[in-house]
Amino acid sequence: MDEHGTCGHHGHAHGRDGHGPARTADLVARAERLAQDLGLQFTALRRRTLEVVAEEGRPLGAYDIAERLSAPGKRVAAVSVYRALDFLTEHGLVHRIASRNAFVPCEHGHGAGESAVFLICRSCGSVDETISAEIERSLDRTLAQAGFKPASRIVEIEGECGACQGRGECGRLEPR
Amino acid sequence: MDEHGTCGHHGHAHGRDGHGPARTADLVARAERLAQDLGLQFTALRRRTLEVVAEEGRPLGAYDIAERLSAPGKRVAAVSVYRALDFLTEHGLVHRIASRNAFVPCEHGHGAGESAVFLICRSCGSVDETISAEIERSLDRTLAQAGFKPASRIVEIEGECGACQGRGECGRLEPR
DNA sequence: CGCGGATCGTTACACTGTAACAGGCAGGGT
DNA sequence: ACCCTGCCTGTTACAGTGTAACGATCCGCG
Repeated sequence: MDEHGTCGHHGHAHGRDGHGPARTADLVARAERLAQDLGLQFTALRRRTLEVVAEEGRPLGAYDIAERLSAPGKRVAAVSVYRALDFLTEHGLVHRIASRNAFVPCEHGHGAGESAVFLICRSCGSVDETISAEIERSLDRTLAQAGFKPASRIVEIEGECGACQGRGECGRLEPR
Repeated sequence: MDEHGTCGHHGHAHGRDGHGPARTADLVARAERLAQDLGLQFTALRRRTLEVVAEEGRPLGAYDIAERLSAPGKRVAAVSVYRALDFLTEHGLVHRIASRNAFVPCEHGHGAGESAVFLICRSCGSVDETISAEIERSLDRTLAQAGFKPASRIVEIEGECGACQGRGECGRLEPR
């Protein structure tokens, strides 16, 4: 299908220079430390799932991941991927993009309390993860005022990323 | 305000504690004015769909709506409901809760630019919609700083609503 | 060795959403 | 009156997303 839009010149915040191997290695290292510390199992399937998600520059569906993990003789079922993704999201290594039913690598080593803001570009399909203390604060204030005790937060903004603005339509994925 | 407060019983469809007939009538009236003004058709299916969503005190899936709209001799297919929901969401009469694949009535007559914050209670399943200028502002600031041009915003907070806190577990819906 | 716990493979199934085509109904122009 | 057009709805079929349940395997532990 669509080879993720060659957004050409990456002016925006895709990480230092594309989500590639560098970030992947970082994430895997983080996962290994985490598993070590907490006595969890960072199995081959979980590692490979994390790698696949980390090396893609856009959100991947569970079935896409399953496909990428499958080899001619060795099919990986989606349900296995879901289980691996459960593990990875529980420990903050990947995030689920609710508005897309898809998953992206975590680009921050954020602390448990912090919550991310996802900027999803409609043109090139990239997702950027940012953290803003200011947004946290105003959210906290609003929640406290409403007497609501938050457990998890989802903030997803769809629009056009900096790189795609004013350049016709960049990589052009069909909007979903 | 609206105490979904009598969660004491079984966390389902309380009639009038904020989500009941009163809101329904308001919403329908708003829809009729809107259709009048813009030359749109507020058909029976669309009205009934809106009513069903408005009278439920929690997010409803499209198939649930279809079921409620169906009568022994007259089945309403989910696809028709989806089309009605498209209309209703496009014009701000209902909102989609992305994290639940479900729909709630719009509790504000918000202006087009404003975006809502949804507070979703894990215990009783109720959804409260609030608007905070402060959150808007901090979001806008963060987006501007990232050079990102927003088109739509999703802010959904899961947690425990005020009414459910400290009362054991309120109405207790099985978590989804 | 036997037991318990966690992981993973496999199947089956439920839920969510869309594409495509056909019929009905209203309004507009001739 | 007619046809034409656009919109809405019904229907079928299907794609995509997610979970339940059962069994097999592996591993650490008493």
